[in-house]
Amino acid sequence: MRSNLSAAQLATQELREAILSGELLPGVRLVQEQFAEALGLSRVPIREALRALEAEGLVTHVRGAGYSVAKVDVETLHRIQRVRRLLEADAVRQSAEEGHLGKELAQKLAERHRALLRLPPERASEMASSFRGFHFCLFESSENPILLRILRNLWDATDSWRTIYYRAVFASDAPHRRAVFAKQEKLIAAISRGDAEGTIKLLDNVRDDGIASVEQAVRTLKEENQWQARLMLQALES
Amino acid sequence: MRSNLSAAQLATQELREAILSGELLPGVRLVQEQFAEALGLSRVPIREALRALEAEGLVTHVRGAGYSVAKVDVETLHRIQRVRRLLEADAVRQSAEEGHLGKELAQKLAERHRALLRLPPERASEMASSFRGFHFCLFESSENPILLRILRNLWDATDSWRTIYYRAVFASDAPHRRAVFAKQEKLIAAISRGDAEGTIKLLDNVRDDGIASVEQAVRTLKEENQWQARLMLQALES
DNA sequence: CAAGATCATATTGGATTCAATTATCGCATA
DNA sequence: TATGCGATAATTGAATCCAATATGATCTTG
Repeated sequence: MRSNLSAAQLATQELREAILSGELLPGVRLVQEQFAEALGLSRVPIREALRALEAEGLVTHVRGAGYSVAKVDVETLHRIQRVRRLLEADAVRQSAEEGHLGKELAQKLAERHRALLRLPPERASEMASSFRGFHFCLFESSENPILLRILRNLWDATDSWRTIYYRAVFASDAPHRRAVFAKQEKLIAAISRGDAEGTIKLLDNVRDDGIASVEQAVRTLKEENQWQARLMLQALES
Repeated sequence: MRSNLSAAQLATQELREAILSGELLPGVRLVQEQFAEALGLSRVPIREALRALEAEGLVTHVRGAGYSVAKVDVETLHRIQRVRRLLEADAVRQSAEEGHLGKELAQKLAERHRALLRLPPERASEMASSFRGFHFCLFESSENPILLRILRNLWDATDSWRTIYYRAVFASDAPHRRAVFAKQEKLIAAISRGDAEGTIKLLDNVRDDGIASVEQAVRTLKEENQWQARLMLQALES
């Protein structure tokens, strides 16, 4: 009956998931007792989980005042993009070195791509995690755990933004959606013919689009001034 | 009177320091009660610290069996070097972009370099941390916290190796020492004249030397078959 | 009516406690 | 002598408990 996960590990998973999915937005205070009760645990494993997430940079902690979801300002967002550009390019190159950049990988990606197409656009959080899965399928083919750990960390740090972008832009803008999908198909084609440098160029392109879209999403939300806008702003200013 | 650090933070610091300095070698089991007693704390903050270090990759954990210092095999070492090559180069480029690559920085580094020269070679652990300080003085001038966090993490993961190298090679091999110092002086010169690409080349060179030296240190220890050798081997095989 | 002090409550950080699991040591056996 | 088994002790994981601190509501006062 005892699950094979420790209580602390379970708490870590659940908390991470809640943050990445945008359920817990940046700045939100994390009351230990709440999660303890929700998961049927004591506060001790919850605190261990929070410490782990703090070390990952997903959560911030102040003495006495407790934990809250880490905020990511625009400058940090750009810095993360810059590091991603370097490391994701290298992931592709390593994948090529290992001989994994080719038809087989392209097929796996195409499958994921089709799953993405089938997904109704309004399911933003699933869309975000599916899109992420697509990219990591590629990165994993580098077979470099060090690289992967860092990339996961970087993606984690901005996942709530990504979810918000899916909610605000992707779900409502059909032409935009088509453009994104078209680029993904080009990406798959480049991978299929084993063209590492072409793949990298396209990846950079998709990434730049991504950050532009996020910024556009922020502007849109600011104008609309809805509940999301207020929360986003709260997340933005320091 | 209460220190302004939480017990858990203190425990994290102390544990990290002990691991980085090579006091706790890879593979060593970390008994919670020991550290609790040594630091005058209960086991709870110790476990929080261990979770944090686990998230950083400095420590591994198995259900029921507890924590031990993470082992780093040679393959991982090479992967870390590869990522470092990319990120440290970018740190230099960003530093140049910010206009920090010049005489002023070179002077700060020269100061640290002189401190290194003054340090008696047999104090391996101080030597290692001083050498590290030298490099991070350069990296910090990039003013990119994201990059710095990753680099610190990568250096942390291999710091115990570095300390062992200082013990086994650096302390006893005077010509080697002179060669290393000479390269550092060339590095400072390149920084002084604001030559980013030259700095990067030299950095790569120093880094490649470093890993070669570590591997040589391992071979030396293997031959000598001393207590250190046994512990190193224990650390090496997965 | 707004700004600030005051007190009650909620929440945190950490110690203690306890059940469950794992490691260790001695012993028997091949 | 090496190998497997079993009892005991050590250690872990987690719940409970307690003191210190922060938060937030209320009341005062300019």
